[in-house]
Amino acid sequence: MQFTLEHTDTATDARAGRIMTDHGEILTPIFMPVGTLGSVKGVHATELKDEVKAQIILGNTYHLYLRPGLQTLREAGGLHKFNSWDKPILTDSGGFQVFSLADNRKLTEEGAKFKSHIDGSKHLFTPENVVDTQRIIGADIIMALDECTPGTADYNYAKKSLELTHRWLDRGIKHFDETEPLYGYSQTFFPIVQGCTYKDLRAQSAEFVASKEREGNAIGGLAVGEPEEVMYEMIEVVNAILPKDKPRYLMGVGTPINILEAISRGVDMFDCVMPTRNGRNGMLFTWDGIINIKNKKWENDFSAIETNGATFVDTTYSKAYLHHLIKCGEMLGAQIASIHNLGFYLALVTEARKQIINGTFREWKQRMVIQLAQRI
RNA sequence: GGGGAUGUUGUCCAGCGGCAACGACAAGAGACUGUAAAUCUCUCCUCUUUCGAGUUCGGUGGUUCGAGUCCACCCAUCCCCA
Repeated sequence: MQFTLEHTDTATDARAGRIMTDHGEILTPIFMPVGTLGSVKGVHATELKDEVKAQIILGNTYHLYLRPGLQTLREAGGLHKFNSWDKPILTDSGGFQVFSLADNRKLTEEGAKFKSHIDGSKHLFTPENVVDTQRIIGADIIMALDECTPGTADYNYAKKSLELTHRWLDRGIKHFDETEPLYGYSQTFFPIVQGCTYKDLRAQSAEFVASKEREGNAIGGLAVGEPEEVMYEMIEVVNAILPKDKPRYLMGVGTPINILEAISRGVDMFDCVMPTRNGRNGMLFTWDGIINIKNKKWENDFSAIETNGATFVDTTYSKAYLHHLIKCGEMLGAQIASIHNLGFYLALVTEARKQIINGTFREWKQRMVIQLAQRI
């Protein structure tokens, strides 16, 4: 993997860059659709590529490890072949499941013990074996195993948690460097900054992560219960320390506004379930703000979903029709909403990149932040 | 003509003397941030922000401190036998 920083904004910390992988190029800032189980829910690979214009998608180690399992993934020749996505893939390590499945896991020095949410079977994830699993999945970007600390954790917990994450990081890196990719293309390993909402811990973690000199770095443990302003503050603390010539990935974030605010603070990569999950639940992100398409007011609005939308669904279907589909629980409704939202997210970061290169990002962002917050 | 069953708040339905009345669905609104989410939450007789108040269970009378629940008659619907 290789990152080229092409433009640095003068008015903000925003950057435009380009990541080269063996599965192709990624222009940053970038949003990466989430495909937990190897599928971006409701969206075909062709739609992702041709309509949404996704450049890289996510997979999840925990979920793919449980199903279909390593043997199938190995025999398939990796996830790219399995799900017919020939562009880059990034896999989360299972660190988020340490957070979201908190009731079904136990942390030890060795790793995270999970009780499968599917059949209750017990599994141990270690910093080493999640690297092996991600090698088997064939991810272009492999994430370190971390503890995604809740945003409400107290200082002592956050500190201990961070120290564990750091020890796990050293083990993960060592193991990554001692192993080889399985399918003939290169893989890279991103460490993750934690530290909850504590500036000194964040700074300490950023220093630690930066010292590992990996090809890219991630910021985790944000948008997990803390106020948005605190999240922005943490990003500032961390990005002041993380190297400028490496891409910075803010994990799991966020709303369109979160993304613009983070771009302006120097973040290059994002992923979030919002466009797909919220889309399935009737929330549409548009250039003019947020639409709850389930609301009665759309019942007889036959105008395009979004006249200047990014994908074919925007002008092929009307708001009234999408309202109808979602209200009726029709699968097509979820698909249309997901394609629309993902198309919007990708268009948003593409436009951000353009504005950065033009030197107009700051003003544009200020306008957008107001516009995107509107409820239509 | 004879016998039997049933009528409950949008719909289906529960309710067997203390009830503004269970549940499901529908409807309206909200939530959702490295996906245990095509999920979850709230509202859903009227008025009130809350407390609460006022009207309700096919109809009319009655028994009772108290009736959707018990009794009488009436009305309507369904089933069976003629």
